[in-house]
Amino acid sequence: MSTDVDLNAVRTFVAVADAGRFQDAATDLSITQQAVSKRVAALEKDLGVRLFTRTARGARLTVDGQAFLPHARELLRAEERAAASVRPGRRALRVDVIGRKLAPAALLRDFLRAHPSTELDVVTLHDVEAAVTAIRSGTIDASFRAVAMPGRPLPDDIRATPVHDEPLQLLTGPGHPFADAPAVAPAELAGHRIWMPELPPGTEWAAYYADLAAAFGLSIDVVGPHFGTEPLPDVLADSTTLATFVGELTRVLWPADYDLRRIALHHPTPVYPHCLLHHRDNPHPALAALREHLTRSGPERRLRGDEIWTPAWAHRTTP
Amino acid sequence: MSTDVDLNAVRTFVAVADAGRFQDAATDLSITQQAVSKRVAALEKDLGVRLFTRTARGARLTVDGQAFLPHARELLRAEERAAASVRPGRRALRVDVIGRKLAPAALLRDFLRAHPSTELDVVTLHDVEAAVTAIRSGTIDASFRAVAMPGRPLPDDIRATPVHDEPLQLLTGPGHPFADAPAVAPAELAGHRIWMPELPPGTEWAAYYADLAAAFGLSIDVVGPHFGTEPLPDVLADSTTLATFVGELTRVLWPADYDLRRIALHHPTPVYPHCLLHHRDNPHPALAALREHLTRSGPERRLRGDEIWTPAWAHRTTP
DNA sequence: CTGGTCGCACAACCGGCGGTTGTGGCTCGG
DNA sequence: CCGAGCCACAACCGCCGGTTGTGCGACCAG
Repeated sequence: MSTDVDLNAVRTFVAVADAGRFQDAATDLSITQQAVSKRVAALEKDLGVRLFTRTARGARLTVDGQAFLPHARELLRAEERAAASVRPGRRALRVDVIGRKLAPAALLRDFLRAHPSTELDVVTLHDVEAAVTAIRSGTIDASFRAVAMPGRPLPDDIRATPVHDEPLQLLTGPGHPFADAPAVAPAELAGHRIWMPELPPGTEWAAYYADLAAAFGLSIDVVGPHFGTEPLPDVLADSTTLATFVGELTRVLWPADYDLRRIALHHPTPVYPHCLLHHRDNPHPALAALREHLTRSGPERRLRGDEIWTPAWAHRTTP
Repeated sequence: MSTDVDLNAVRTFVAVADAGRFQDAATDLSITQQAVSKRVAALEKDLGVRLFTRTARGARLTVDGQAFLPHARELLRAEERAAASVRPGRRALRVDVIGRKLAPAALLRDFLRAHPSTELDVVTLHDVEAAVTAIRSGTIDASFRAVAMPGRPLPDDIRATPVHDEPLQLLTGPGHPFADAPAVAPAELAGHRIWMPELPPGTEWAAYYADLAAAFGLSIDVVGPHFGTEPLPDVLADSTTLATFVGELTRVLWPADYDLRRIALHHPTPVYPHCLLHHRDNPHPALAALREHLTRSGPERRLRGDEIWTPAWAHRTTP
C-alpha cells in the first residue's frame, strides 16, 4: 500500500537488469555485491514481488521485473528532468506568465504544439518589475507582460516584443442589461458595477484596470481578498447588475447551464498589450525559437489604432 | 551533480506547496513541523536552490519552486505508475510477445495508437508453455504465440484467437543468388544455407523452423550461442551464400548502404500463425479492448489455404 | 511602542536504515 | 567430486532522519 520507492534502489535495480549480475552492477555502482543484494531485496519487499530469479550464473528478470523495468527507467528520467529544471545553467526555458488561464499561457501552448520537444517551465511572478529583475538575474528567461509600468521605463538590456493585443470583452449573466447587446462601448458602462477578482496591488495589470476605469468613469468593485476567479461564474450567473472584463483568450469555465455571455467592446476596444520581455544577451536556443514562433504567428492587429484603447504608459517602445 | 532526489522529500515539498504552510503539511503527513523543515531543507540542499521563501505567514514558492513543482508531481505520478505495474490485482494489462521487434509488438503498437490511454506492459517469456502457465496463474493477461507446441494441446481454460498470419520472407545480401528474384519457392532453397540467430531450444518457434526445414529439406545454420540479431545484417551483406527468414512485419534495421533484399516466398508461402492466448475468465477491460481491436483489424488472410504452409501442430483449434 | 502569537529554524538526542566485512550454500563446469 | 562463481545471511557500526525543546523574526492588537 505504502508507495515508498527508494530511487537509489530503483537505480540499483536498473543497473542489475542491465548488467545481468549483481556483482557487475555492484562494481558499476562502486559498492559491494552485498549492498546491491540488500537494495534489491528491499525494493522487492517494498513492491511485494520478486524482480529477479537468482541463478548460479547471475540474475534474470522475472515477469514482474520485465514489467517494472521500463517504468523504473521512466522514473529515473523523471527524476533527471526534475533535477534539471532547477539546475543553474542549461536548464529548460523558464517563462513568466500573468496567469495560467490567460492569453500568454494560450500562446505558450500554441508554441509547444509547434515545438513539442521543447522543455518549458512556466512560472508566475508578482509584476513586471519583478519579472525584469528576474530576467536580469537569469532566474527566468522571458516574461509575458505589458511592456512597462507607469513612470518606469525598461532598462537598456531588456528587449520587449509586442506579441499579442488582446481585446477585452464584457462577461455577464443572462439577466444583465447588456446581456443581449452585440457590442458595448466602454463609456456606456459608466455607473454600472464592474466586478474584478483579486487585483494584487502594485502590479501593472492592476494599474491597467485602474486606468481603464478612470478613462471611462467606471466603478470597479474589487472583491476579495484573494478569492481568485473560482466564484466568478457563480456570482455573475445570478446577478443582473454585475459584470466583469475578460480577455478574449482568457479561459473562464462555467457549468453548461449558466448561459454567461461574452459581449464585445467597441468605440474604442480596450486591448491588453502582451509583450515578450527577455534579456538582450540571453543565448537560450529555445528562447530564439519562441521569439521566432511568436513573431511568425504575429501580433494580431485587426483593429485600427484609433479604434483601440490602452493606457498611455503601456504603448510599446521597442519595435 | 549527484542526482540523488529523495522521493519522500519530494512528497513533502508538494505537500508544503499545496498547504502553503510547513505546519499544515506536517499535520497532513502526520509528522512534526521540524521534520518537514528538515526534509525541505535537505531537498533544497540536494537541488542547490531555495524552493520556498519563508515568511511569518507561511511559505511561498520561489521561482525555482514554481518551476520544480510540476516536475515533482510528475515524478510522484511516475512512482505511482511504477509501483502499480507490479501491484497484484488491478494492474496494467500485461502481454507476452515473442520479441519486441516482431509482428506481435507491431500489433500492440497499433493497438496503443488506437487506445492511447491504455496502460500496457510488454514482457517476453520463454515459450508458449511458460506463457500458458503464466496466464493460468494470473502473472500475465495475454500472450501472442503460435497456438500450440507439438503434441501439447491447450488447456480448456485458455482461449486462443488467431490474429495474424505472417508470411515469411527471405532476407539476403545483394550478392545472393536469389537477391534479384521476385519470389522464391521454399523447395528451391534446398541445399542453400539458412542462417538463423539464436533459436532457444524447446520453444515453439524453434520447433516451427525445425519443421519448416524438415518439410522442404533446408539446412539451417544455428549461429550462436546468443548473439542475437544484431550482427545479422553485417553477415548477410557480405555473404553470397547465406540468407535468413524474417517475418513480413519483423523489423530488421541495417545501414542505408547495405542493400539487403526481402524476397517473397511462394508455392507455398510459409506463414507464422500468431494467436492471442488469454484466460477464459480474465475480466481485465483492456484485454477485451485488445481482443476487439485485433479481431476488428482482423487476421489478414490474403492467401488461399493451399498456398500457405504451417506446421501441422500449429493449425488453429479454437474458432 | 510593546507584549502576544504565529510560523519556521536550530540544537540535542536517539533508534534504525544502509553501508561494510566475513561467511555459507547453491549451481554449474571440468 | 572438487573448485569457481555468484548470491544470501550475519554481525557490526556510522550516520541519516525522526523526535522534543527552544530560539528568533514578523505581524498585529492594544
